[in-house]
Parts: sequence; C-alpha cells; structure tokens
Amino acid sequence: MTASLARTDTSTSPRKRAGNGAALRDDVDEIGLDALVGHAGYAVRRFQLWIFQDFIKTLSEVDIRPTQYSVLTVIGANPGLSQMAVAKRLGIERARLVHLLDSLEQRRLVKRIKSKTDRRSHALHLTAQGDTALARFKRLAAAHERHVEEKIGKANREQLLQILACFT
Amino acid sequence: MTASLARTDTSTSPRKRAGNGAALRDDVDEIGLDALVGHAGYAVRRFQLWIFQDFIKTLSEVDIRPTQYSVLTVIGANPGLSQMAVAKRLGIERARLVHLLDSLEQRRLVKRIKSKTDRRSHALHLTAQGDTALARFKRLAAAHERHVEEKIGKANREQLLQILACFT
DNA sequence: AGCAATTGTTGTCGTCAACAACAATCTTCC
DNA sequence: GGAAGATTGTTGTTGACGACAACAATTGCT
Repeated sequence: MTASLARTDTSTSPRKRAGNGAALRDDVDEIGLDALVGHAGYAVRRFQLWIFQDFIKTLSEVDIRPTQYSVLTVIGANPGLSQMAVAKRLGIERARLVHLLDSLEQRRLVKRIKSKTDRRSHALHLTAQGDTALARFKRLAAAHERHVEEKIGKANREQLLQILACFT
Repeated sequence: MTASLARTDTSTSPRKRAGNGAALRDDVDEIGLDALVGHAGYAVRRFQLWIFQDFIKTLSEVDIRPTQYSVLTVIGANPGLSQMAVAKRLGIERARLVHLLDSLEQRRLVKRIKSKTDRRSHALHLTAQGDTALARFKRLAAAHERHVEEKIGKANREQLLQILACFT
C-alpha cells in the first residue's frame, strides 16, 4: 500500500557505475523519504550533524568541540559561576560537566576555585591563558558560522535563530 | 549584555530555595550566553534534544526511536533497497545499520532477503506485521509533529522545514 | 539539633558517529 | 579467462554524549 514507487524519475542519473539496474536501486537521488520529509526532527538531525562536523573541522586546529566551546563561553561571560549553574544554563548533566571541566582544567583554560560562601561548590573562572584562547576560539567559531551562512543563506540563518530562540 | 529572553519558566520556581545570593549566581535566567546566542549550532542542538525526547516519549508505547522510524519509513516506501542504499540515503553508517536491522528483524518488522542479482547484498522489505506497525508508528509520529507545531508555531515549523530541506 | 536539599563526584548503561579490518562477492581491465 | 580493485555486509573499537543512580560533604530549614 505505502509503496509510492515510480517516483518523479528525475532521469538525470548519469549512471552510477554499477550496472545492476535489475533488482536493487542504490541510486540515492531516486529513493523517496515518504513521511520523513514532513518531520522537523529528521531535518534537524541531518542539519545538526552537518553543523557539528563543520564546527569540529573548523576548530580542529585548536581541538575544541562544540560542548567545550559552550562551556568556555558561558564561564568567560559569567565568571564565578558554580558547576551546577553552568550545567543548568546549558542543559548539560552536571555529572558530564565534571569530565568536561577536568579536561579544560588540565589544558589550563579553566580553574576551579573553592567558594568561600559555599564550601560545596566551585567558582569557575577562565585562566589568563584561557581568556586569550577563547578569543581565538571565537574567531574560528565565527568562521564556522559563516560556513553556515553560505550553506543555508544569510536570511535563512537569521530566521532559524529567531525560530529556535525559545530553546536557548 | 545578552541575557534576558524572558524564558517561559516552566520550572514552577516558587523562589529558588537556595538563598545564597552572595557570591554565586545560579539563577539561570540571569546567566548570559554571550557569543552562543549568535550560533545556529547551539540553538539546533538544544532543539534537537527537545524534539528527540518528545519523539521518544510520544512513541514510547511502541518502543520506536527516531532512527528506527526513519529506517522503517524508507524501507516501507522503497521495498527491496540494499543496506548500503538505505545507509547512504539516511546518512547512517552502514556498520550502524547492521545492528539497527538486527533489532528490527528480531521484532519481525523487517526481513533481509538475499538478492539473486548480487549475492553480497540483501533486499530489505517490511513484513506484513511491519507494514501495519509502521502505519501505527506514523500516526504517533504525526502526534509528535503536532507537539512541535505547538512548541514553535505552525508557520515557524513550515519555515524550518523549508530552510533545512537541503539537508534531507 | 535534626532532617531535607544541594553540590560535586564517581560509576554504569545505552545511543550514536567515526574508523578500521575482514570475507565474500562483483566489476573492470588486461 | 583471470588477476586487481572496488563494493557489501559484518565485527570490533573508540570516543562523545545523555540519562540515572548513588555517595560524601555541606548547607538550609524548622
């Protein structure tokens, strides 16, 4: 019933190299997504995959991943935050933030300072080195953002940001 | 700078309960995201997290996850595809698709049929049971999609789909 | 003082993307 | 016709990540 064979047959296929046109269609362009095209989640998943890969590649020379960048940025903009506050603000599990900070602290980008007012918590700060490093990360991240703009268009990117602002 | 956004505050916060407003700010609403607000990747990550959680919850009664749903849908719409074709079309690693199909085949939703024309590959088909099950999955997925619509708005959802169409 | 809540931490579990290697099979090219 | 190279499915490993559960130390509330 589903089926929907005989799709639009865009016969632009320059012949894929495998001449087994008999039983199997492995020509990507001809495979229909059916209900998936109406699902925002599918598009978002593919987009996020692309965007994260580009981010990682663009910042590969400094070896910073998206989550690390978000943590550094928030700490840089709000010195003295507790781990709990950072975790809640970014939607990261506080258990996960522990390893994240361990790594960043080993690289001398962040330091945990024992809070005087609450001996349970740590006040998070960038090191001097972390501060200058973050500035470089931000320049590279801006380059990545330009890649996004080139990919989906300037106006579309801004609309996207506006639509998804309620999740940030 | 940044800050604000006046979030909808779903957490029913009747006063945060911790009165240590001294040195640490753990009030989520007051923590600025700085450069993150201009990054599409951050918004997309948060959005995808939300959307996947809603999908999983909405389809929890049938125990189907987003990736499984995408595989079933594509196979249902294109019977006889090889694993390689499905993997390429959905952007899934073919190694990963093996386990995915193992699981779906155990649940009698999918069957691998040895291809006559290419003895390396399998032709993928839904079982009769898988076909009726997929119809139910699609109804639940439609309900999930309505949740998305309620969250970001009907017009915004359609714009989103249009903007990200180049990734599907 | 006593009890509940919070903070950081450790640990486990399952999902997922990215690779690498392999046997079986197919294609291509000589 | 046969060797060389590519493709398909498979197995395995690695690392990032989200979700949970438990714990000690500490704090807040009553």
